[in-house]
Amino acid sequence: MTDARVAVTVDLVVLTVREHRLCALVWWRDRPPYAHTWSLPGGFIQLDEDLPVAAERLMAERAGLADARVHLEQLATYGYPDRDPRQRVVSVAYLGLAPDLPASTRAQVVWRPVSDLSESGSIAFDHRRILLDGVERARAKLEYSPLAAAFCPAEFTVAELRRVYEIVWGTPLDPRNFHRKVTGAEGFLVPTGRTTTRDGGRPARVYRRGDAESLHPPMMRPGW
Amino acid sequence: MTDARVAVTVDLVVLTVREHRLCALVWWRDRPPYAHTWSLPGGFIQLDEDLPVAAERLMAERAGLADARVHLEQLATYGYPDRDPRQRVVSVAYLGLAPDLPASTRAQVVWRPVSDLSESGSIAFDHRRILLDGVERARAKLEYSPLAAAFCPAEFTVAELRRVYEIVWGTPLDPRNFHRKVTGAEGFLVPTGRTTTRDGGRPARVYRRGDAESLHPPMMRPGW
DNA sequence: GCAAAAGTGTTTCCTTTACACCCATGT
DNA sequence: ACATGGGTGTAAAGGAAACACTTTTGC
Repeated sequence: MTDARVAVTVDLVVLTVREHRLCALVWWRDRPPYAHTWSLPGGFIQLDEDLPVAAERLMAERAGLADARVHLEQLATYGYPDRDPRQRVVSVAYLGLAPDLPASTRAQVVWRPVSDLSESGSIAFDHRRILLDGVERARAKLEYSPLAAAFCPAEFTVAELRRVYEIVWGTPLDPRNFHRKVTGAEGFLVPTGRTTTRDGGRPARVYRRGDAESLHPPMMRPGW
Repeated sequence: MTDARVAVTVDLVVLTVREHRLCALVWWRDRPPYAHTWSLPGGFIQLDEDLPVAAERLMAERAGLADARVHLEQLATYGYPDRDPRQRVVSVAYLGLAPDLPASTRAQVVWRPVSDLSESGSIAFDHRRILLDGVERARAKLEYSPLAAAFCPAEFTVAELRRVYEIVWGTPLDPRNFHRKVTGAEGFLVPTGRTTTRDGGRPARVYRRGDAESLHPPMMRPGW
């Protein structure tokens, strides 16, 4: 039995909501392979490094987001033989959900709307597939988890949270029913006692994320 | 940047329902490391082999299940540095759901109840964690997918399908409400027109799996 | 006939949906 | 005053839970 050895990378699908669009963090490639295309930020794992640790290190080094407030979870692993023209590479993809932070100090790493990337833009390797799998995972998780709050700053209003759902799902939600649903779910939102008028109109209560791990019954995605 | 190369394996969590218990396929280790313990069947990927292809090959070679009727899907990837004492190994786990087939010609590979394995039995590497992740994935998927039928033979009755749910979830379901739910779901079950009395009582209609990919609204797991 | 399992009908409860309406602020 | 968005009330529709009851076989 010959233990074939391959290079293992971690690639990051980092999503945020900014300017009313779902955006992903992408890396501009200025040299081959796939020069002059976008790729997902990522890199090789180190020999003494666990996979989640590598994901966090690359989140800091390559994505410029050293922030603990980014939710990170394993997405899937991609390893068909010729996905990298140089050598056999098995890539473990991680999904990151972040609030709208300034991307990075480097100009090479920028937020780009997912709709631009998924339709036309030229994407390196199989990274379009990975990106779409990450987006689909994020969409599904909003249904039954409190993860939408990962797209918001630490404190937010119900309407801001609703806008996250509307943008990620690409569909409008009834503000009144949404409000009742999220404020009624045990442990989902913690009121701070303060209010804000930053969205105009009547002052909105400001909440922090609660400690609930899931949402039962789930939020319904219209038309599913 | 040194591209650290590591060994990549595929490990299989193969589940079935037999003798009224949820069982997993395990491999008896007769030599180190972890001699005289159970491990998940698995093996190294080949250099020219995609991950799902490796999973199917190992399903045939190591698990003795070359059957296309086994549902296979990627589960997760495990790679902390010292999970194998010999060398750095990154393992991509696949989840397989199979009907109650004769396990293998080799005595080394046997079905064992998950309850025995998860509580006491000595398990090699981090395979108990991987097994439990697979079981949890299977439990979750029964809620919103037609995958329970993967545990049944090609043709089955509503009561046989219900027993799968009851055993995997470990909770009784109301036969009448279950019947209404699965027969009412579009594309979930296809009647064969035949009946059977193999379970006693009034003859039960025999069904095949339909082509629906999901179940909306999902089956409710009692007490969740 | 009787036991056993399949399958149907019905009632109650809970959640979602849709929308009328009121509330509290900035201008 | 009025526009704007926050938040509550309520009635209708739909599905789940609970369970009485009928159907069809084997013995």
